[in-house]
Amino acid sequence: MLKDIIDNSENYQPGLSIDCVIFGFHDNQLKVLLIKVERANKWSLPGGFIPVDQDIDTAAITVLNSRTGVEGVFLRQFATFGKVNRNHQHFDKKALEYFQIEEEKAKWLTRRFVTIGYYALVDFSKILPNLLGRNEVVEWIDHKEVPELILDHREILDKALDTLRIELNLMPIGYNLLPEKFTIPELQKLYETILDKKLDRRNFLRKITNIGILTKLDEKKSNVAHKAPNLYSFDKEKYDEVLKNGLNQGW
Amino acid sequence: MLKDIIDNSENYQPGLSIDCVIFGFHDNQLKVLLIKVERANKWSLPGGFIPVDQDIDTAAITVLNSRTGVEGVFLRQFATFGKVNRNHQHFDKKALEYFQIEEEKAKWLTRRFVTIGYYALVDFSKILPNLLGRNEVVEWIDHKEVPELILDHREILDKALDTLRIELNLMPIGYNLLPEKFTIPELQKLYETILDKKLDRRNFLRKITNIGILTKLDEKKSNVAHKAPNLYSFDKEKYDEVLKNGLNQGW
DNA sequence: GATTAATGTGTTATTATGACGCAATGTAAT
DNA sequence: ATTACATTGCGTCATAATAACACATTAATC
Repeated sequence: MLKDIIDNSENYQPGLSIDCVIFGFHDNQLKVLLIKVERANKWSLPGGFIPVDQDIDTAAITVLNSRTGVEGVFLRQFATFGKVNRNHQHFDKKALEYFQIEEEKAKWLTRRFVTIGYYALVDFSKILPNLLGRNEVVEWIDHKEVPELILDHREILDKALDTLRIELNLMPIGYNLLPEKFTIPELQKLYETILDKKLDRRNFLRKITNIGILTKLDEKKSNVAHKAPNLYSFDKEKYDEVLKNGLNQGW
Repeated sequence: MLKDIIDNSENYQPGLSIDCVIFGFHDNQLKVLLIKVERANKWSLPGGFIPVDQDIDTAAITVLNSRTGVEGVFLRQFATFGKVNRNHQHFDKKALEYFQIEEEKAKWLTRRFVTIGYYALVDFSKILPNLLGRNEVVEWIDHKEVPELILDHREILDKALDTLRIELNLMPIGYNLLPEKFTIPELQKLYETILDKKLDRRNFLRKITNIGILTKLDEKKSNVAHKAPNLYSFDKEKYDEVLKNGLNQGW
């Protein structure tokens, strides 16, 4: 894998990579898709290199698809990271031996890499990270329990979440994170989880319905304790319209 | 200049550049600092390359300083641009001859360059773009009259302005764009110019003063037609506090 | 000194927000 | 079957923010 890239390094943008923060929502938790890096005993954001014949956005989609298998999801560039020492000694002698990379070609890898951060919102239920046939451990991890990450991936993850929190005020969220049919309490939990903040049930309902992107279905959620909540779906047309025009006008 | 960089290309991050959208405010107009590219008869955003021993943020500051001479201004990364063909044929044979760059070394230049966009807000009155001793034409141009730009610089400029418009709702603006003492109508014109939208005088005053970042001075603007408006300054301490915490909470 | 074109201050109606109350519903315990 | 209970659905009220507008004040100009 990595060796293939190194051996064809002229086909890839040098010193530049992509890292994706892939968010999902499950069990009322905000999950992040992470990859176990065995040799370092740490975890990593799914990332990749940029073929010289691909737009960076396209390369980001490729990374996302190769890890999640889903297409057409919400994917947005949020920041680029380029501290001088960000990948200093990341590929040390041990690692190069592990990947069977010759010393001469290793130079391509060991230089400072600038990485472009993208975050994605995906439907947890449609993704089976462990069934991708790759020889690696990919897992959904609760964002509150993210273990130590390699390099500056923690910083990248934090920045992605910060961006998501800000964008929550500028656009609707949920279409990409929830199944087709969902309940208002579920949507509220999603907002509360992202914002890490309790919201008032009744005020939330009013505010979210006033946006005009929800369709109330003639159907209730089954197999639930206590009163069965109504099911809703997004009105994709209106949703996209609001996505385009934004929510808060401010000034 | 360029030749120096090419001759020492190993000291620069390959295929990666920085472009700065430098905003100023003068005569009730939002100005952008642009550079005339004689050989192409087009204009360009001030940009530069990234030394391998500099953080990208540091490199951006360097670009900004070298063009404006000012330090400590507002500078923020807003997006990274990397379409495959974005600099296709930008350095053609003619250009390479012009810069006296050998064909062999030109390869470093002619590959696809990904560029990291930064925007800056600077005090127009403190900057004298033409007195920097460089052998190039640098000019403040009204953003509404920006001529044809090289490459995708138009796209970069537009994205910068979009970002600025959005951030106007999230943070206070003005400290970096206005002189130390200013009037409320001036500040309002700044907002109106950035947003390209008329605002109500009285509502603007109320809203802007409620933020609590302004200090009303015991001084009026002199030499003006009609009633002399009061002068204000920013309360830097409170300004920075609001900058950090943000304006609109939204949810 | 009147005119003029701005600025400074205030009012009102409307809308949005935050903090609650209470009835309705479906599951689980008695 | 009846009751308890947790959760949903719908509504109220006080307060704050916003939009639209009226009028007095000021300083240069005629």
